[in-house]
Amino acid sequence: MAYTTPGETRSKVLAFVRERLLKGEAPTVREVQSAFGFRSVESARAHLEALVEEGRLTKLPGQSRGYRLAEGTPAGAALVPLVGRVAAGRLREALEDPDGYVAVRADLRGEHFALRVEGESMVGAGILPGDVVVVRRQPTARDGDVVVARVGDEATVKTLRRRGGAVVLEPANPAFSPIVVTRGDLAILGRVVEVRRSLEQER
Amino acid sequence: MAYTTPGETRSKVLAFVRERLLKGEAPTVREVQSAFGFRSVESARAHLEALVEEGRLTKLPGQSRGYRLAEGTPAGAALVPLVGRVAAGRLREALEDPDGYVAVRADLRGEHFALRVEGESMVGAGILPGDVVVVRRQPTARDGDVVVARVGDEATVKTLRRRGGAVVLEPANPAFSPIVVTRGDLAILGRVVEVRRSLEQER
DNA sequence: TTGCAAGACAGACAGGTGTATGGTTTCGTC
DNA sequence: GACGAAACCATACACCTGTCTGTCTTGCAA
Repeated sequence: MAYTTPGETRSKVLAFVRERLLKGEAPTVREVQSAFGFRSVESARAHLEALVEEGRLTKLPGQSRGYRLAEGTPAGAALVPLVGRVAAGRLREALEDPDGYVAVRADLRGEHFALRVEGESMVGAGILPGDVVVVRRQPTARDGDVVVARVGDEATVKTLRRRGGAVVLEPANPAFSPIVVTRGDLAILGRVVEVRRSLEQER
Repeated sequence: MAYTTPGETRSKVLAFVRERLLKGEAPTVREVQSAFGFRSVESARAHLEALVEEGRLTKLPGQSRGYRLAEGTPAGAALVPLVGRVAAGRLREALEDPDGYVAVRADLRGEHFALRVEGESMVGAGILPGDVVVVRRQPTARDGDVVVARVGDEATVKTLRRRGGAVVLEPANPAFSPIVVTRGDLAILGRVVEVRRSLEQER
């Protein structure tokens, strides 16, 4: 051994790199160096390289800020646009100028966006007014999926039901009535994959 | 003007950079160059520099992959550990070896973690079994806050009520009874700031 | 035509960053 | 004490990446 207990500094380096990566900013070798007060770059690089060797880290060789977490750990996080309302089916334009952003895991497949829910038509499904739904963009959906669909000139969140040839957008609130649409009138914007409710404003 | 309509390529460059940044990976100048087929690095850099001048981008001078979105746009996304259960108050250990990660905005202040909810004691507050709550770590909380507290050797999600000197952990389900605790027995692990429910498994 | 502004190009330079080579210190083991 | 393993140091080198200078092209306007 030498200077410190074997593996001790190594683990601290891993913890440092992981913390930085979870924050979304990959460190450089020299940033690791200065974080630990190493007087040589090589000290930092040796630890990083050893961690890769042990399979606890991955790296993109030659690239700056190229160290990544090992397989099995998340790829990172991404932001998707949050829209408050989608008028006249202009989803594309709404996504260009969003009201905000929400964070999702980067390993989600497909294109996603988020929508703030208005109205109480889905309270039975645990989707309350003001909630944010994360939506995977897709033009079709299965029976029973909670979807975002355009009906008229506004987007709405409902459960999709297939009744033979017809399609029904079914609310989850007895005070609302199902919407029966013919194929031409229906535009499915995506499928709801997650519901989020912030408790921040209660402070 | 020259080669293309003024501002046209500029906007496309901004869109490219923003898309990359929302994915969590800042591009280099030369990556912008090759994405647009510029034959000179300077063509890409001139656009980027102009975007900074216009206030539509920010940058960390001299740093590699240093271009960022302008003020007012989110700082990025981060991952926080997700724990399934917290036994015997060993929160620190649980966070070191999480069951997974969830994405949150990087501009949240404080340290956060996520917890998968078990049991139906908070269904009245819209928190169902299997839901994930995002928790801000803090040792105290106000009356009415939904908190994660350790009672006995397990973590629990309840509404915090202050009854004079006593503290009550109040469920949101008539089938459960409030927990009255004296100060010494109570360890507040954090305050719930968001509730999330995945609909993925329904596919 | 001339001038000008904006876009694009070519080439170079400088600092950031990953990498390599060899040496030094510390501690445990034979 | 000799040896070896692990941690650390010093010093380069090479490539990645941001930056600068000068020039050319294009389209518009005086």
